[in-house]
Amino acid sequence: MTYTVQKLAALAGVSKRTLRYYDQIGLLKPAEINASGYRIYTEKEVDLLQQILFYRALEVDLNTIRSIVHSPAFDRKRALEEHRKQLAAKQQQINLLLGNVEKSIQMIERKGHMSAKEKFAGFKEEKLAENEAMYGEEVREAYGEEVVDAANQKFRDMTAVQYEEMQKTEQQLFLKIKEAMQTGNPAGTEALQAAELHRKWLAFTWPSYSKEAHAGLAEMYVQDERFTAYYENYIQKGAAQFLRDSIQHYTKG
Amino acid sequence: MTYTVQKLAALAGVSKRTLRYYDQIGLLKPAEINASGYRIYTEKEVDLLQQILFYRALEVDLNTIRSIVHSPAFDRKRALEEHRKQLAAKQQQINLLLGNVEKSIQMIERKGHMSAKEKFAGFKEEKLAENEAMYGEEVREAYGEEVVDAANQKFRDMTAVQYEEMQKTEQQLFLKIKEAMQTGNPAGTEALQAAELHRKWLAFTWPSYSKEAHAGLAEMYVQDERFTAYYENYIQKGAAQFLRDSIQHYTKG
DNA sequence: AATAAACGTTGACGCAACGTCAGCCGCAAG
DNA sequence: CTTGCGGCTGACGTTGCGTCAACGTTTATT
Repeated sequence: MTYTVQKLAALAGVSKRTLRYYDQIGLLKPAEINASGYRIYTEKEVDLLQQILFYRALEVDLNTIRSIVHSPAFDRKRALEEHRKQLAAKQQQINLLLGNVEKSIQMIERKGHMSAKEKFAGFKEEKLAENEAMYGEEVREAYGEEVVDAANQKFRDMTAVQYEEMQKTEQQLFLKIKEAMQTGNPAGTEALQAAELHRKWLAFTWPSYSKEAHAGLAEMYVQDERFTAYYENYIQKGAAQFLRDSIQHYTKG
Repeated sequence: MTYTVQKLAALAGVSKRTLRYYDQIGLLKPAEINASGYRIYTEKEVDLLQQILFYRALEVDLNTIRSIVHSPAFDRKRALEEHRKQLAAKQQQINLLLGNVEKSIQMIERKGHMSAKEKFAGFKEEKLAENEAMYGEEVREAYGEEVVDAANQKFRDMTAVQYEEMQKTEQQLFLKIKEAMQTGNPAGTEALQAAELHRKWLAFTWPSYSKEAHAGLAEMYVQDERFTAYYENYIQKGAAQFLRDSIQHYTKG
């Protein structure tokens, strides 16, 4: 059984253009080019195309697909078993996205008839959803599921008053860091007060405190430029660095 | 507090180019362009960028994001519902692909043959419309938002391995039912194996097993046309009926 | 045998969502 | 005064195709 572009395209549910492109980049070459220059495909190419499409469905880029399916070590059955695993994972991932989309929709629906209390709860949920969608995987990887869930729960349980307290504490922290930076000494009284304020601020969302975790977070402030930028913006250049040093002295003292 | 491109980029974890692009396409315009032509952003734009990035994390395209963040709540809701639909469609498609994978593996193991058409099941769009009944908006209306969300939550809480196992079991169940239907005997070995697989599949979501509940669910498969449609869609006509009969023999034997 | 429809072919340009140059301007520090 | 940093605007590159246009082949119909 042989196929022309049209036939194969219809069979596999891809466009003719796609087949031409795959030929062009050497991903799927026809078995033969006939006298009139037509591309002729056979069963072998059909099987290969199937594999290619599986990888494509998993969002593997064509370059990588090429090196996989043309590798001499390529084993169809093993590949299929891997597909099963990856597809299941993908489905779960989409399910997660769906959950967040769903939450957003519900927020919109409910906002109209919410009391102030409910609106605050909604506000918190929004913040959590934002966080989860953007940093969820990263943070869960670093701190573990339970810690993150506990922290989120603590955030949920906050009252509006507590939330304001937290905001105020952060402002105080910023001012204190600025003050401390004027002394230039990350081990001085001012600096240690800043570290203390930072600890207090943390306590609003962290379920428990440990010096190690505190120092670890401080380290991240200089490692991750998003945090660095955050502090430098609200305070001044070198703020993240200074805070890190202060916290190190604080946790070691 | 104001931000230049660099600052905002670092803060939000995106590139300067991205901000420039978002300005260009009118997705996120700076609050002001100062005398030297610099882009100046304020807190308002920071918030907006957060929102944009949230939707981007949900794989919404920038054009849609623009209409979401710059529109009233009503349009926002519609856009999100549309996105939800797309994600749901993607999920169904992956379901079909999982069926394809399972069948391909079985065919290799049993040295059977698949038609060229079967090899591309799930890659073509054809069948998706019929699945509306099980995954589309309709089912949300029929069972209510809460029930559907709760069901999805259950899958979300499963580990990737559990989920993969469940998918695998379901696909094997489909294949076994098809096989059993060829014998025509809902009390035969094949049919009982199918019922057994169905029990195994159930175990992933049911906390405990009882013959009565199993038989009850089987009965529902023929009573509720949505379930009937689901099985007939993935297997063939009469599948729900046949499975019901098989389970009845299984639970009574 | 002529002709039209339905195929096939090769360029070539367009698209999203940026990355990555090049070339230029403004401004604070050494 | 020049060095370095940050800002700016083009403009071209990338991936995986969609969508013409212009032209050759095969097949069906007149």
